[in-house]
Amino acid sequence: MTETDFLKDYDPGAFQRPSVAVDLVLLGLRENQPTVLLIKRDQHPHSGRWALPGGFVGIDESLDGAAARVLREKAGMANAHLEQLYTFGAVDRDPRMRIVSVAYLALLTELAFEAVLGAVPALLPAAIQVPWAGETGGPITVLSPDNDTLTLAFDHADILATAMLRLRGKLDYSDVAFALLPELFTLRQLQDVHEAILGTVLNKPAFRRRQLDKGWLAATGAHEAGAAYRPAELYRFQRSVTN
Amino acid sequence: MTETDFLKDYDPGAFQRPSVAVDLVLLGLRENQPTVLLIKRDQHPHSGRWALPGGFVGIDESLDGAAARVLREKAGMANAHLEQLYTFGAVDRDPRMRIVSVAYLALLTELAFEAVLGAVPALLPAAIQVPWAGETGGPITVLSPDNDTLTLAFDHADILATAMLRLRGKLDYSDVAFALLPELFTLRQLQDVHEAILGTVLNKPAFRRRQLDKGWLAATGAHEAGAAYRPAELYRFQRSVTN
DNA sequence: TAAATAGTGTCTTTTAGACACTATCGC
DNA sequence: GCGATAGTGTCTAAAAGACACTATTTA
Repeated sequence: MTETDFLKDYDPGAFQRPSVAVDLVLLGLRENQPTVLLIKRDQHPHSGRWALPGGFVGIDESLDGAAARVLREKAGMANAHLEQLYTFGAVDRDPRMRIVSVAYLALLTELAFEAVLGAVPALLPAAIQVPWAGETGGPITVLSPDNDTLTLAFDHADILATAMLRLRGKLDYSDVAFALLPELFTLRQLQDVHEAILGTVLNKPAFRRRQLDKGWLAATGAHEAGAAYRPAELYRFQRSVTN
Repeated sequence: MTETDFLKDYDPGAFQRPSVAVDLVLLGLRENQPTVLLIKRDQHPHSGRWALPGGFVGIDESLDGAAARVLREKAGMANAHLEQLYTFGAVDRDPRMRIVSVAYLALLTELAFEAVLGAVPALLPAAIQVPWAGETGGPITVLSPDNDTLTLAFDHADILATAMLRLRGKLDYSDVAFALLPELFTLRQLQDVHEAILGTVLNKPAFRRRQLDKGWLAATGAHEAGAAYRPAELYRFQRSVTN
């Protein structure tokens, strides 16, 4: 072990440290299209490009805490499904200085998404197109409301691609889908969420069977209102006790 | 936005930064038992406790680079399957100072594992017991070679539990199992790896069918030697081209 | 009653598990 | 031939897909 290594272990404070930031993938569905909220950079580097909202991690706050704070400050959201995604730490990912970014995935219901859009005009809803099937992974495309392809700042396209990959992977063994739905929802809405994220069409009877067999759904007995056809029953996400 | 927040965004250098470290879960199988390599702390805090090998991330190295360096410095390994696990950032996880730790999972073949053990006497091979079934998650138990239950330093027990959970989750859709096997291996050895990580017994014909159907295995035509019974065919991990 | 979607019954296909059987080696 | 493990054939069970059918609402 060299003396430098020893000192590094012994007194890390004597060495230059990277900055630590969190970046948020604020994701929702608009008309069954995965959509992310972006903010325009007005400074170098990548001035004019669209970026994920983010912020530095304070010395006295946890990573989860920093993500929740950024969610509050940049989107005005108090509550949302928030989970750590991956940590990006390439040396040159930010040309100004060394920044290690812990990426978080925030899932918003359609209602919450629209509320954020209305309250924070600086945020742009950009449609996400995932060209790969299944969990292959790879680059994705981001479209502005005017259908222009956007080039994201920094490595944010990688972060977003990681988010979509993760989401697809977790979809059927976790409860993430419910984070995109209101308290009460129909099975058709649940299937729409799955189809939107997977980018495929699913078999209706099979989908219902599997979802109901999981024991995560509680039928309310109530039905949706205002439809011009047979109203669907409303369900609630609730893990069965006897499991 | 408060002035403090503005400054935080504008000039993060003016604020105190967490240190960034990497911690490595060096995992291998010893007689089909998941085993992790630990190093004994000789300083406060948690002096005398066993910990995951780790080190600080230099200002000029990537996270992956830092993990590879620690692997080299602390275990003398040049190559191993290395993947980022999760980033741990609770404010009080290290009582000395604020450290954000990016955990990595390193998978070693049995041969590599024993080589490390021989070359670095400071490392202790601790058997991992996973008390939960499937991908439930939860705490795990770590046993010394003398069968004493070890209490790990810091939040390293959480890191290790995360590693086992991740490993189980990835096992059958990724190629991690092959990182624990030598270049050439039998189907029985592959099944042993799966069974060791999952903690269950698997059905032999079904396992073979699934593995062969994946198209990741290339039969070599060669067979294992020295067995006192019918020698098994040796396979190599190789993704088929026509996929 | 027409239109539209909710919800289901049932057949087929696929996949996984059970289990016994054959195959092949050293001794 | 015996013992031991490799490797397979085949039946059963479970899960997923296909597809048409019934059910229920508004207009």
